[in-house]
Amino acid sequence: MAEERGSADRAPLSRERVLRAAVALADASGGSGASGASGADGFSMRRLAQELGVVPMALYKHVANKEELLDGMVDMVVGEIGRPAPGADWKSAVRQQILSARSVLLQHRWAARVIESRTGPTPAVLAYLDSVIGTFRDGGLSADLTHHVMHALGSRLLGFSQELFDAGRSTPPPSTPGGSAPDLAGAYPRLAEIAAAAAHDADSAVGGGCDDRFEFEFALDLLLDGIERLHHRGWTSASR
Amino acid sequence: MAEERGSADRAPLSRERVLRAAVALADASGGSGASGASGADGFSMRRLAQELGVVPMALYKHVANKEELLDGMVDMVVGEIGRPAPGADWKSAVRQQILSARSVLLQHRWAARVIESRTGPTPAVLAYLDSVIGTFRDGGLSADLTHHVMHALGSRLLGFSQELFDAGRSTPPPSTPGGSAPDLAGAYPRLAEIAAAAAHDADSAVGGGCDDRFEFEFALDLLLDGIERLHHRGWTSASR
DNA sequence: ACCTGAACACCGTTCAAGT
DNA sequence: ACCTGAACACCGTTCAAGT
Repeated sequence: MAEERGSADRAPLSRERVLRAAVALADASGGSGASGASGADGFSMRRLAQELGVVPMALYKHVANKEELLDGMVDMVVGEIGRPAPGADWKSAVRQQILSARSVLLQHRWAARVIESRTGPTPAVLAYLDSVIGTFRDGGLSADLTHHVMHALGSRLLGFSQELFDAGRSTPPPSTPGGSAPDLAGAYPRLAEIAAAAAHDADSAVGGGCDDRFEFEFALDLLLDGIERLHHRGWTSASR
Repeated sequence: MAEERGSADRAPLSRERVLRAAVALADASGGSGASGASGADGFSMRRLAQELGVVPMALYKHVANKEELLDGMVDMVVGEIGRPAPGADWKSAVRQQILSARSVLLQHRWAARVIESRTGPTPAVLAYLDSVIGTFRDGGLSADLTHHVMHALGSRLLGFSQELFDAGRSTPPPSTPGGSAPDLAGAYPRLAEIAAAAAHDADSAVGGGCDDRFEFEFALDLLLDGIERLHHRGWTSASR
């Protein structure tokens, strides 16, 4: 919400200004931010130019093409992720840094999808990964273990992430033309049971669903605890 | 590569045929499959119609719009994921099912991104999740623990998944206009060290990089072991 | 009644024409 | 030399006109 609709500012349209406006526009456009599957996205070169009170072509003075614009937006967002305090032990330092990344990516909900759509990592992403790796290494983990651990932190184990749940809470699932109305409890009894259990102990969560922050920390700590144990046992990939 | 360019087949264009051709086209179009950020994607309504030897509008007889087409494609792909053998213990049954999901999504590399772009889960996705949940529940895990465990399996802990690494192997990272040439080892020393360690013990991997299958199983087992331990200890979310 | 070509409102990007 | 409007090759989708 920084400089939302300041259409005709007098400033001479630097690359900085273009990127900052692009991030603001993507934040404002509720959707996926940059050509996700939905057409009602709202983010485009032409739209961005309009927001800046400028002819579309003018953007190409500061950015080679849309790909480079997206790279710049990613770098700007990922650059917001904080570095860990130097004093802490590796476990809480990693924890702190990953939670910082989470909160930044929650503020720019288009960002995770755009990052994954890039053909290669941008400098800020490399710096972030380098920083997390450094925290593990400084904590005494071997390069070998650190390597596998980084993959573990970056894996989508189910094959995709579970944001569908959150979306599914508001939007009912589409029904196949043959199938009848959704009676979810009947079709997916196990899933319904879980959903009910989640809604039951929803004291902590303000909204209807479950406490996403708790779920995230649960997963993170599960992995960090496992990593700590492997580290103490002197795990090596030779033991595979 | 099923019915790649059979342009003018005589069959009368059922919904089945449209979806099957759509999946084949997305598989063939190397990119992200459905309007990822790159414009060189190759997948579009018009392109699909052309592949079927049909005017674009004809598709709308069998599919309401592109969103519904994508939902159908997701359902078709996710439907390929195998169910676990009923005899096994919960740990290896989950392992088997998740590895099956991984191999299916590797065959249709556009699918994970498209699934995450949907506004809500499709029936096949719900069935898959229901099945995994059922495996945990049949293994004796509480609904409470199962719920959190499902979130853990669906989390992107780093904030995004690490496919950037794989892409980065082929494509060099973009350089900011101010910065000089990439000397990666100097800019990101920790990352370079890890990459070197990965390349060093690359006996098992056929290509240059690291064994992605091993990395995946490492992460999966790390989580499954942690889950098993929590289960044996009778973990409850009340203990948070 | 059915099908479809032209059309609409977009998109990223190019390029020649205007100053 | 610089800037930009028109244009190009797309896109998803609508709709009226043709059979």
